[in-house]
Amino acid sequence: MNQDTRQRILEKNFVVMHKHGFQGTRADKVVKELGITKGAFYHYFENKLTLGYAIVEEIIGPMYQQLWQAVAQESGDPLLALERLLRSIMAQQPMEKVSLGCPLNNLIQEMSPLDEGFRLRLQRILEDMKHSAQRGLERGIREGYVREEVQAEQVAVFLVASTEGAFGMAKVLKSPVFLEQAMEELIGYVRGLGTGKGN
Amino acid sequence: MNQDTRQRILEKNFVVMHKHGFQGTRADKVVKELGITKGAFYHYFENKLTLGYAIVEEIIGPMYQQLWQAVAQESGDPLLALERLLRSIMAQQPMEKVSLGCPLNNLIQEMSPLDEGFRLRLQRILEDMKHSAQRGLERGIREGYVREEVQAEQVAVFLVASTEGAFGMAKVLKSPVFLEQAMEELIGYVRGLGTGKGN
Amino acid sequence: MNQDTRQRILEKNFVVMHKHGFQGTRADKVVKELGITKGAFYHYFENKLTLGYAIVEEIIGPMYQQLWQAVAQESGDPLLALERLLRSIMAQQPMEKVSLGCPLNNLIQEMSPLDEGFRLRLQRILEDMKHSAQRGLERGIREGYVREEVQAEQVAVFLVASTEGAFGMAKVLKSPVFLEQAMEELIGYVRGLGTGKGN
Amino acid sequence: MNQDTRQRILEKNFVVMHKHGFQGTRADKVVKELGITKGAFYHYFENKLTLGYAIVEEIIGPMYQQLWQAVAQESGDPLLALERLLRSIMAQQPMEKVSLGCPLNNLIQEMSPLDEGFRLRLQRILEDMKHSAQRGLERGIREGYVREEVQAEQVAVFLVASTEGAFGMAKVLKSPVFLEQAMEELIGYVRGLGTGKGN
DNA sequence: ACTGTCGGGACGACCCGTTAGT
DNA sequence: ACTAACGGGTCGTCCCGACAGT
Repeated sequence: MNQDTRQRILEKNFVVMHKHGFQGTRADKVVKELGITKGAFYHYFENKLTLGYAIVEEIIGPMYQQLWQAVAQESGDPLLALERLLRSIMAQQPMEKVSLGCPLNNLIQEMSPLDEGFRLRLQRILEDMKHSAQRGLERGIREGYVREEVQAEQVAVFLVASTEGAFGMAKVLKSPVFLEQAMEELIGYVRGLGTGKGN
Repeated sequence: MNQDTRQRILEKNFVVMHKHGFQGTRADKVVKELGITKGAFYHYFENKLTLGYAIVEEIIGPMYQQLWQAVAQESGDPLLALERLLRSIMAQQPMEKVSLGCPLNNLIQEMSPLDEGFRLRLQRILEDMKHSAQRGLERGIREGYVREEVQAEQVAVFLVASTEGAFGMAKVLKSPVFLEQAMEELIGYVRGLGTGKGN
Repeated sequence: MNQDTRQRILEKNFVVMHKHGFQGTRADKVVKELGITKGAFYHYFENKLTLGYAIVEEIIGPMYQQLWQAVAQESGDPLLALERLLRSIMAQQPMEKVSLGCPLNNLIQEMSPLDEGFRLRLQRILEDMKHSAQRGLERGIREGYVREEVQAEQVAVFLVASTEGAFGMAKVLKSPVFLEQAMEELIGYVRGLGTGKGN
Repeated sequence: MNQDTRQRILEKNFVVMHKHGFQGTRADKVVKELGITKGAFYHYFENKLTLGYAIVEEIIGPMYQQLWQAVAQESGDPLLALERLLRSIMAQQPMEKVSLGCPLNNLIQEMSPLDEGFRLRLQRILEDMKHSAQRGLERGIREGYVREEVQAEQVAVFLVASTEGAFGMAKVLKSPVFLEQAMEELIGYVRGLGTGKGN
């Protein structure tokens, strides 16, 4: 197994899938652009579906899990960590990335009704994100950073949903302004969850 | 123009597109299932793209514009109207519809980076929705239903984004629970915008 | 019978066929460009083939018969008439016409192996042309303009063939130079047939 | 590259194209008759156009270049070589080939106004033919076989054009008689170019 | 007699994920 | 890890007919 070739296949397909979706990705073309042959491709991946699963597990999953883990950090105000997360999402986006949308969201919309294998893998990622947020909030409540009446799970769900929603909307407007407005309002909402101790 | 045949093509394709996306919709198959021929299809639509545009303009657009217009109603508490809207979205969903996601959101994620014609048409719908929400909120502020410091446009953006986001997330979980949690939290947020006059 | 509509269909199709050939002519498109409907078209012509036959008989045939008839004129030197004919063919050609070739030749090459109806009609035209040349030459011999050993029929065949050949070649070169060279040589050959009486 | 399969595709398509023209050739049908599949076809040729170019370059071109090269031979009377060429063209034709016409001429009439790629490739072949004739004639003049006042280039053009023209006419008459008459007259003309040394 | 609307359906080129054999 | 081949789609084309209105 030449891990390098495999990795190149994975990454190139991820980029193309980000724009064209899974079904819109033409394995043939990507193979040609990579300068390899179909034989090589099918040496590393059973079929197109397997490749799709690998992209979700090896590229997209780690990407998001790492981001949201910061919220479940061991100490300090989790709401501040959350705000940092939201701001980093908001800030780092050049226009062209915004217009392609969030890779995770894209795949969810496209593939979850069509293929259980995709749906299950994408679901796990989302639940990990939710879980990170939830654990952070729960600790925040215990340590007095977050108001007691906050329902950690429900809020976690809402946070993830709203973030993805903001992304999706920004995509169609091809402008970060929409994204920033939605995120700013979300940050305001997050602050409203706090007791004030964190400041 | 036999509007009936045209309408049947439109509606059937809308249903299929809802599940398979625009690219995933096989015009041939749909034509067969309708019991018509390609001759008939291409009599009414230049090509697949034109059909797609027509679905956005004639089916999806009106659907959402009508829903959100209720928020821009002439009198009464707009926050209550908003809550009614959110609850109706939340309530009416049988499981299978949830797992297909919101048709508008689906198309945005799939097509806006690929085709300007789609993007522009989808953008208009979203902006109409935002506009309805914004007008409702502005009247709410004038009439004392909504707190003065609320930034109507930013909140409108946030509402639309969060709603779509909740939908998208529910889709991957194939369960309305997630949707309900996110919506419940959103409703809580909406209530927080009020002065209390509406109750 | 509105002869005007029929004539417009005929002429427009002739122009398109000149460039795209009979098979390459898309009846649908021409109909659209004429601003009429298929109903009108099929009122005047049974089908595409019938239209093709009509174009040959009513447009192409008369065009060439008229040209070559001059050679079979009643009096004077037929070789001079021939030279005038060749020069007129050579002179009147703007570049774009040259590159489309001779409508008669085009149809012969395309359709005669494929359809007997076409072949027979095109054959008649060619034989008329040959006949005109032959009659002119025969009279020329009788009246002392043309050398006695000239085989009128054989020369007539050769004249028609060479003219069409020169056209065909000029077409691929997209330049009248080739056409002029071949025609000039042909004119030289024609002069060589004379006794000198005509000058 | 399995040259055998590729070659079979090339040759079969050449035969079909000879009768039906390029546009009239149905790639699918030919593929079926060859007992291969569409996949195989598109493995060897990007698309139909590329196949057409390959047929011109690899089959038609060599065919004619070889024939006319004999005229540009190193020694002896070029007019005799020419006569041999014309007689061989005339003689070898069974009726069915005559009625299909000359493959080169057919393609010129059909494709040169429609596609530059075709036109350029066909032009090169014609110019090669002309060049061979011209070189032969020029040597003939130098060595005293051909009369000095003969304009080699103009005559070369005329020869090629007349040959192709004779072919085209024979095609529509579906009889070699026409071809033979025209060729016989052309041979007479060629003899008239000589000084008499060659005999 | 003439024209427009609606529709039929076979066919066209080309694509694409996949496999067999080496 | 690569070449050759597979074969069922995929969107779109194209010639043509049925029939109603004027």
